[in-house]
Amino acid sequence: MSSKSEVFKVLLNQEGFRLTNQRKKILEVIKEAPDGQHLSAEDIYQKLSGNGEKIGVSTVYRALHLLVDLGVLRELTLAEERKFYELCNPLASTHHHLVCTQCGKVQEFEDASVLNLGTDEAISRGFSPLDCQFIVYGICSDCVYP
Amino acid sequence: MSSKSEVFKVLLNQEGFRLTNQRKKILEVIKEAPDGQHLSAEDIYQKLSGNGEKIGVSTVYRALHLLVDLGVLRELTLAEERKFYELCNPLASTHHHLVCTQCGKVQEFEDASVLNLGTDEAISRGFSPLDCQFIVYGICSDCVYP
DNA sequence: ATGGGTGCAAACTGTTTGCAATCTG
DNA sequence: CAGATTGCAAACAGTTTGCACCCAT
Repeated sequence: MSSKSEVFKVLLNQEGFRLTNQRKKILEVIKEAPDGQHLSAEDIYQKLSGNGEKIGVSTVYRALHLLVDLGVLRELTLAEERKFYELCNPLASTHHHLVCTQCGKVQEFEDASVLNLGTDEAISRGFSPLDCQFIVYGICSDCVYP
Repeated sequence: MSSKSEVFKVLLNQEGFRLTNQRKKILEVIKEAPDGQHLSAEDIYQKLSGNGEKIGVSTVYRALHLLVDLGVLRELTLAEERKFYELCNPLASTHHHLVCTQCGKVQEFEDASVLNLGTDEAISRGFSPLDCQFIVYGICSDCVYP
């Protein structure tokens, strides 16, 4: 067992949860995803079961929720009908998304000031800030001229 | 017929669409909504049919899509399962949303710099900017102490 | 009159849930 | 071994679609 999944195990056990094979696989798939690629529950399920793993959709959904609660994943609502998930990089969690409304392409960009702004706004209104999502919609260069 | 719905009629007709009673009613409901309140398709349907109007859900959905396409409405994805709609105020479209993840309460706040930032970012990457949504999630003061 | 628009019900998509069987700590 | 976790299938919620009828233009 790798040290990474050892860390994960401890994290789960602390809260009374268990490290199962399915949860390990799900996290692996997400970690293996190329940078800036966002996966949906369905994507993860397809990737795993297409790979011969025996897993059910409900397990994927349940695991994703758990991982979000534990602060391991961030749930993204990129205006589409489904939700996407990405690793919650504790350092670089300052990035935002630029989405093409035509082809669905997503680009990430960094900006700390937006984050600070949101956090301040939340605090000044008595909210305990949790997450900021800044999503810019537009039409990408490939789609402008149809 | 009021001058407002006259304007709406012309807008529709220009594109080959028609001003129907249902479309008029739907727009009325949205305009009547107190400032800062966001309506879902279901909300609008309930409000109208509860008011004795003969209308179907599908008509509401179709009208909302049309209004978004025409630039009359803005579609909001406030992290919930459904979408919300608000009037696309050409001037004050610079406001953003602070959402309580516990009770769902939504507060709006203004900030032009965020909008500029998103627009610039889009342009610098060859995107034609359409809309920016800055959503801050947190827990409101009423919910912090459960 | 003609083609866009409507209501209805059925279909669809993404997600959740109940439950018996299974596996982890 | 107890209790957490799983897979399955059935249930859900929100939204879309096909179609015959209806009504703005």
